[in-house]
Amino acid sequence: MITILVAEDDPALNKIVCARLSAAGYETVSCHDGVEALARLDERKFSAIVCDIMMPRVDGFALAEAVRSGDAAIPILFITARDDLPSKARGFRIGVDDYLVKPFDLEEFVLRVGALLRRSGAQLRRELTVGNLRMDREEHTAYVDGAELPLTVREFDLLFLLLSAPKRTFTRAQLMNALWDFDSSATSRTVDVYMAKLREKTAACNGFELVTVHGLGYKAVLR
Amino acid sequence: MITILVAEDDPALNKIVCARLSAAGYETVSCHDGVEALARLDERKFSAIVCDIMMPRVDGFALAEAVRSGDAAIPILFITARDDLPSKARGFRIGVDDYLVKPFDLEEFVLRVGALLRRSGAQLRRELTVGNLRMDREEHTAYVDGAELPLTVREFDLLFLLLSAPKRTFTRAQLMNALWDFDSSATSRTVDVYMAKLREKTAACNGFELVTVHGLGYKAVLR
DNA sequence: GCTTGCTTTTAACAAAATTTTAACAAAAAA
DNA sequence: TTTTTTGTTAAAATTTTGTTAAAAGCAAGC
Repeated sequence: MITILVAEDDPALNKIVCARLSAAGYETVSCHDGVEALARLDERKFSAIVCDIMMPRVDGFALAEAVRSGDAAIPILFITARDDLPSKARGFRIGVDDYLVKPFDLEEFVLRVGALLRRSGAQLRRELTVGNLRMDREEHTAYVDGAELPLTVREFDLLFLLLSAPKRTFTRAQLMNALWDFDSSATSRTVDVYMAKLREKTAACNGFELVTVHGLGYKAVLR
Repeated sequence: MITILVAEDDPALNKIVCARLSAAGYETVSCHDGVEALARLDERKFSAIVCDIMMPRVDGFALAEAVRSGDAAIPILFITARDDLPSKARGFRIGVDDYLVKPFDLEEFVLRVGALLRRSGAQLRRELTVGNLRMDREEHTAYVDGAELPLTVREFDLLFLLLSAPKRTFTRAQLMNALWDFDSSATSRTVDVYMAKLREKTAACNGFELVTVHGLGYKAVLR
């Protein structure tokens, strides 16, 4: 699940931006000033930050600086008013990854966010190897010790997601959110059935284990 | 936006306090007695409460007690006259987070409010380290000296809550309020059982101790 | 359209794990 | 000492998960 922190003090723009990002399949967390943004960043991990430069309390620059002093990797996209362009240089020096000048085209915005995510690798990788298991998302096939392991689409996606963030616990809701259609009415118990299948099929894998976190969900742990 | 409820019956002091907090970038809501304060608290959420002990109608203690029986998390800073100091012990027992004796320095006051807010924000931290114990809310796992400490969901949440506000005493009611379902009918003795389990499981931890506050509840103290 | 062969989902029951209760012992307060 | 509160334990109750098989969907080919 890709989550983007949106820090923008204009309520209308904030809403529009979040709505468009949601429509593009990202989870969004919205906040309205820099202090709030820092608090959210402390709570959880984000795949990217979209933030306005001119915000109350802690402005975009200070936010970017604070972020960069901690986690250097997370991509930041600045939104700025046209007459604030001189600050562009400053932004890039701090380590801002991209700029967008208000007013901007929403489609261009989504494309830029996508590009940022792709660059940062937050997007799911194309290929993944864990122990004697290799998964290729392009081909949508998995190999154990070189031999193809037949997996259905659901099974493949589920396993890939779990293995792309080992040790991290996914709730059933998160998994379904990520892999099932938005309006899918499937019970979350469906996930359990897939876990059973995956455990059976990956019995010969030596690099990981699919672990139940009772009361929460599942995770893959390396060994 | 951070909003602070100021309950102080002296109009002059009330005004000064609110003005200084506004200057520091906080939004303030001012009221002049405990009943009014309770009404405001019912209307919306506040990030913190600053209140005088001696107020008409409902005094600071009663206010704090009312607040704590509901939301355990919101930080409270008491303002008190010097000759009212004996009540200090009582205040801390209820769960007041900080004290300031009149007359006080406005700058010290702002600093203390800031510290309170930081501390309370820390309750939602993603990660927490105390001595050789590390807790990761994302992974929902705890580690002692690097090795995973198996905890159930309840145990984890309980320990995390206690450790996120060390030294602060939580009543059983507060703990259940924070961690159990709204309509859970479980006895508050349930908490005791969990404390026993946690003490057993965290025996190898060196950074804190789970202490019983006889007649009130439990707290975690650092050492 | 109808089969066929596959995948996905549901439902049901069994198994496992957690949560809660209850009872009594120990400790603290009155 | 008496009363109240807390510690501890084990069993009961509840919740969650594993597993299986059957039902429902779906797409390719007849």
